[in-house]
Parts: sequence; structure tokens; C-alpha cells
Amino acid sequence: MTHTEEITLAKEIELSTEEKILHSARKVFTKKGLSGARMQDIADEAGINKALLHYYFRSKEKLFEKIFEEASTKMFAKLTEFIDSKELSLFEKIEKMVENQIAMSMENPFLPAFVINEFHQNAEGSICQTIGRKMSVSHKLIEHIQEAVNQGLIRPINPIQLFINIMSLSMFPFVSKPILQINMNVTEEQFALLMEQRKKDVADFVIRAIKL
Amino acid sequence: MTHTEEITLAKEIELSTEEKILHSARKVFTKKGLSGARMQDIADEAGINKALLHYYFRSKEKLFEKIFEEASTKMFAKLTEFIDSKELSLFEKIEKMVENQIAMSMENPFLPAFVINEFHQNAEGSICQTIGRKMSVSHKLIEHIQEAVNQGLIRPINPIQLFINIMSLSMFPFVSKPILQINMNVTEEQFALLMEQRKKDVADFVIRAIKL
DNA sequence: GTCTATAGCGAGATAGAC
DNA sequence: GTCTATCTCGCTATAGAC
Repeated sequence: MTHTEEITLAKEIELSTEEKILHSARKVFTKKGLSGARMQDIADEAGINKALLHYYFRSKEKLFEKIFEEASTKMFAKLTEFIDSKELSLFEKIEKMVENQIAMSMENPFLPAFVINEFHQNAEGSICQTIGRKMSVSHKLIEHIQEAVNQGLIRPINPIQLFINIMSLSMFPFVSKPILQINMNVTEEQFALLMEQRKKDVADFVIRAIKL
Repeated sequence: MTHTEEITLAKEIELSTEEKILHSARKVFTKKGLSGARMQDIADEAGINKALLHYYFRSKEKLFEKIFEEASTKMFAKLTEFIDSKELSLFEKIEKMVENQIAMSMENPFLPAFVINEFHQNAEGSICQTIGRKMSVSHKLIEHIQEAVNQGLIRPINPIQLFINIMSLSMFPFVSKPILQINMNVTEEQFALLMEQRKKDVADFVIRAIKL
């Protein structure tokens, strides 16, 4: 086995340094936020030295921006697909949106709270502005809802309110998870089960609320 | 006018130093969080010197705990009243809960996101544990919902899910406000109007979803 | 009680050897 | 590319004058 082959093999098993850093940064930033995270935490988590972080990504801010933009995108990526779909009926869209946002949150437990919180603390900052502009997700859905109202398929409702309702019901449980858990004495397993049930329950709840 | 009267008068107009500090700390902590806030920011906001903060409240942590506990309590104070009420019907309770949580969030725009975020970053910490224990809000409501199901007043539904739904619909819009505003191009005034409408809309939405 | 000055430490960032 | 050592600065906290 040549030296080059060894390296190639190692890369398949072990991640490249840059990828290790990104993994660790994702973990630390999403848990502690920009101001709460320490470069040392990220280096430790990656099993490397602080200086390497600066070698790959000039500064803490730059590394954060990368993670934050990636996180914001991931949070709404599939949502956009469903909303833009031409084939799905309104009710099907709602079902897909709910199911997908809950599944995404279960796979990435810290992601929604992270993105929301950083937007809060940095709403006027340039990072949020640029990212925000890429995320105009809702327009197509608002139109679709308005059509359904006009055609008498659902009861009259403000489309914006309905959109907010769908997002709220899908995402708030994850954002407020620690409070819910303490308040209602719920274990991790019980919480996961509740959220699994919500994939159907929420869509059902919404459709009951808007049908004639 | 004697010297003492002057001071008394001054106190009526201008707050005591301790109160000024608490006001500023509330403002800064709720906006930036524990790790994002600087003692200097709080001192500047209060128009006093950094050293005075330590004179009145030994440390940043101690000052934060005071603000955080106060915020957590305020966030759920009235909710508990309505939930425990013997006179209100289930539907009335839902209406009161929604209206009150939305009103509270409109008056204290940063409060929900602040409390939620600090719980996230400190869920196992001692502060959250002690505060969490004081907040077991939901039990009475869960029972009330279960009764309503048993008596056939509403359709069968998991009471915990319904509780989560009510809280989600009331609070998520405020937690995710910056994202919603960027995403949907909504001004402050439009947002306030939407939330004002939600006081009725959400209760209506929930009741439609659970009635037979 | 309120201020100025400063101690002391921790975190981001860089220099330079290997 | 990766490390150790170090610089620099900003922040919490304290000392001490008034």
C-alpha cells in the first residue's frame, strides 16, 4: 500500500480536518449560540488545536456565519419544495409541511431554537438580512390558501394567520422543549413519542379547524 | 422645601439606583441573553458606573438570576390563574389563555424568546431546575380537557397535545417574529395588528378543531 | 453610595517552529 | 497542515478615595 492510498483510505474513515471543524462548530454553536460558544470548545470537540480553527476559517465570526447560513437553509429547505409544488392539494401541502418540519426538528433538536435565537439577537445585523432575503418561503402558500378560500374549499381565514398557525404547531414544541419537559415531567422517550404522534395530529387539527 | 423633601420628590420622578439597575438589566439581558450581555451595557443603559452593579448585586450571575426568575414567573403568572379557575368552562379557559399570553407577549416583546433561550442553554443548570419546579402549570388543564373528552363535549384528543397546541399558537409568533417579518415583509404596525387579531382568531381556530 | 483605577483572568487571534 | 507559545484586548470583579 502506497502512502497516497493510506491517506485516501484514512479520509474515507476519518473526516478531513475541515469537516471535523464544521461538525464540531455545528454542535457547539447550535447548543450555545454565537456569544456562548468558545473557540476552545470547538477545538476540543474536534480533537484539534485552537490555532487550526483560525487557519481554516479566519475568525470566529466567519466560522459562525458559515454554520448559521447552513442552519437557516436546512431549516426551511424542504418546506420550500412542498410549498412550491404544483401537484399537491392544499390539504396535502399542509400534511407534508407539518410532517417534514417535525421530522427535521427531531433529527436536529437544537436547530430551530438556534436559528430563531440568533435572528433575535442579530435581526438588524447584516448576516440575518442577507440570509433572510433568501428565505421568502411563504408567498406561494399564501396564494394557495387564498384561492382555497375564494373557491369555498375552506372557511374564510386570513392566509397569513393560517401560515403562522401551521409553523407554530410544527415548531414551537421543539423550541420550548426544555420548559415543556420540566413543566410536564416528560422523559426524552415520551417527548419523542409525542412528537411522532404530532406528525399526524397537527395536520388533522389544522384541517378540522379550516374545513367548512 | 427641605432637603429631605427634595430627595423624596426626586425619588418619585427618578427611580432609585437599584430600580434603575433592574430596569436596565431587564432590557439588556432579555435582548442579548446571559452570555451576550455586558455589565458595561447595563451600566451605560442605567447611566451609572459598572462598579455600582457589583455593589448592589455581587456578580453578573446573581443579577441575571434575579432577572431570569422574574421573567419566568411573569411569563406564566396569569396563565396559572386561568388554568386553576373553577368558574371558567374549558372553552372560556382557552379564550382567556390565548388572549392573555398574546397580550403579555405584545407588552414584553423579548420576554418569551429570552426565557426559552436561557432554558435551552442552561436546562440542566441549577437555576432552570429550581425555577422549573415552581412552574408546573399544566396539570389542572390536562385534567379539565380529559373530563371534556370523557363527557363528550369535545372530540377525543390527547390533552397534552391540545395544551401544546394552545401554547404554540399563542407564543410562537413572538418567538419567531424576526424571521416572520423578514420572510413576509411585515412592518411593526402590521405585525401588531396581526397579533391583535390573533387574540380572537387563535381561540376560534382551536375551538373549531376540537368541537364535535 | 458613588466614583476612578486597576487587578486578574479568559478568549480571540497571531508568530513561528516543525 | 499542525502544533506550542504568546500577544492583546475586553470583561468581570475588587480596592480604595471621596
